[in-house]
Amino acid sequence: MKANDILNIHNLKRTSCREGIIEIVMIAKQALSENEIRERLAGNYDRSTFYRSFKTLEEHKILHKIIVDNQLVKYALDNTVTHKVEHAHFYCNECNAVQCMNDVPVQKYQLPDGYSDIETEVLIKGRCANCKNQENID
Amino acid sequence: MKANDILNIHNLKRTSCREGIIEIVMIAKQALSENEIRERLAGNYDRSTFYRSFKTLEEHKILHKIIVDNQLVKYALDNTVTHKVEHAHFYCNECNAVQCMNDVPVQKYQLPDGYSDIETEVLIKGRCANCKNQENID
DNA sequence: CTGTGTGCAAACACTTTGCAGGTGT
DNA sequence: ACACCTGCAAAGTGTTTGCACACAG
Repeated sequence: MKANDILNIHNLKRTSCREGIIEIVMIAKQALSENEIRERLAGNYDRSTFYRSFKTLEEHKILHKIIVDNQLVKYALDNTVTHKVEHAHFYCNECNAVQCMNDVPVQKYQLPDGYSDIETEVLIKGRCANCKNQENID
Repeated sequence: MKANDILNIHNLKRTSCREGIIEIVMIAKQALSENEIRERLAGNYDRSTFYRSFKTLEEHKILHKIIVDNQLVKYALDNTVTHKVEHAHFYCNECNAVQCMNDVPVQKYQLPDGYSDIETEVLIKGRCANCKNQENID
């Protein structure tokens, strides 16, 4: 599935900015921040354009946002595109990488009477495999 | 345990601002935002003072921060004060309340090889018991 | 052609910081 | 007495918005 196809499916105009964002995020092995995406994108788009694009792509469930500690915001492809279930996110305290743990499904939590859950966000903080390897090399 | 005792234990100066914040948060049944705390506090403290106080109280694990969607920031008493285990947080989409689900412990997630977890944050979004009752009344 | 996306500049909200003066111990 | 806390003002950062123009369908 190409970026253009995704836009078509959602009846979104195929602009180079949207196309670029989706391509970058599809290639990436990690979730990326606005800055990281902008750096990797050839065209010099305005930041407001980026924010508007993210918003649109998020509303159409093409991307999802992962937020760490109220400051770090990263984006990744959404479940509806990757066909994966609701999954946990991982944040590495050492390299600041954010990853979707597609193999770590979010567990069902038993809530007190009267509470209903619609969505559950799980963010696991720790050290990623890559940083562990780095340590061994040193 | 009084606010003053908590400050003493942590060797923090007993200023009226810190004392007030702790008292408000102890009474509250929900997590409160900076604004909510400031409204309920008699003294008119500067916002920067608030932020510095929150930071101090957080560093001493007296309070903890709960963040929803990168915009809504609320504070609650920390585990070390309440002696509760790591718990899930609940956000009500209807009334925007944030609560510590002290009876909903965070589950252990099995991570891929090489990953180690230090801390896990769970935020469940849905409708709280209070809002469900409101609906029945109408 | 028409509606929507974009760039620019300005506004906004939250948070942090430097400094001078006040307060707790 | 001294360290640390506070208030004030300013700066920093991420994000949003109004407007005129450009572009996709």
